[in-house]
Amino acid sequence: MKNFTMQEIISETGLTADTLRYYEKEGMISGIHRKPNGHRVYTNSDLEWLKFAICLRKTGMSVKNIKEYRKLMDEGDKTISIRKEMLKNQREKILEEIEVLKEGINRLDFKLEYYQSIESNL
Amino acid sequence: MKNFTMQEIISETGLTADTLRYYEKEGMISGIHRKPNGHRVYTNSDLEWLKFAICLRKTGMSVKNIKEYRKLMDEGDKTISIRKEMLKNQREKILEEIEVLKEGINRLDFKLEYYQSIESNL
DNA sequence: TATTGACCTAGAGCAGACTCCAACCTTTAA
DNA sequence: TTAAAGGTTGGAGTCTGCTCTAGGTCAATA
Repeated sequence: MKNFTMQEIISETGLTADTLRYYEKEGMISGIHRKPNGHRVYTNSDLEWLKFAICLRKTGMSVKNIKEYRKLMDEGDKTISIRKEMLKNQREKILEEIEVLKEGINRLDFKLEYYQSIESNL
Repeated sequence: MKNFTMQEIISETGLTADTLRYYEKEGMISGIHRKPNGHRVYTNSDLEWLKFAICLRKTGMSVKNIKEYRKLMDEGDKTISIRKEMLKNQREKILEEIEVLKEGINRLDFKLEYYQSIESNL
């Protein structure tokens, strides 16, 4: 199992060192090992989790919620059904958000057509 | 042309009075008339603009940007091409955001299937 | 040996978008 | 005439999610 340095995680994820440490401080990431000199050592599964967490952030889940989900993961299989609920919930929210965005596109298209018609008449 | 009170605008838009005043203070809404007692009076076109502005907010445009767009509107037809650019730009951003969300859905579905397979084996 | 580079910590600061507060003013209804 | 309803203002406070600063450690290189 490969280990990763801060730099490697930064280039793998696109996060900054500050954000990475912030996420850890907030409990969104946990159980990161250290070298004797105190530097963080990320494992493969840390990276996998991070990527998933980033995906959740991008879909609008709050840091607090992701931390909650992570905590449940750490509690083992008995929390699977709760976690499933959380993800289903998030899935619904994303679908709703997509609808809002599509509605936005429609409105913009309408406006853009209107502008088009004005410009053709100048 | 019908006029609207604060209450009516609140129920038409779903915004709070505070948010409405905040938007005005920030310049996202402008030219709102007043009754002799100082109360705001919103016109039909104020309401129309508000609804459009809210739509822009929902698709992620910042208050600052919407204010900028509004300012251009107030400057008349000569700014139409800039406004068109702004809207096209926003349209692109929304499409990108939709892609991110769809990608998120896919990941969630994958995770959910995994949980499903675990639960079937208990 | 001195400096550079990659980290570390605690804690302060910041931007954005509200949200709340205190004090005040009218108009209407009891 | 007093109270309630429906506003007004300026400014402070809150929450989220970073982002930055200052000062320090350690290992490797010039």
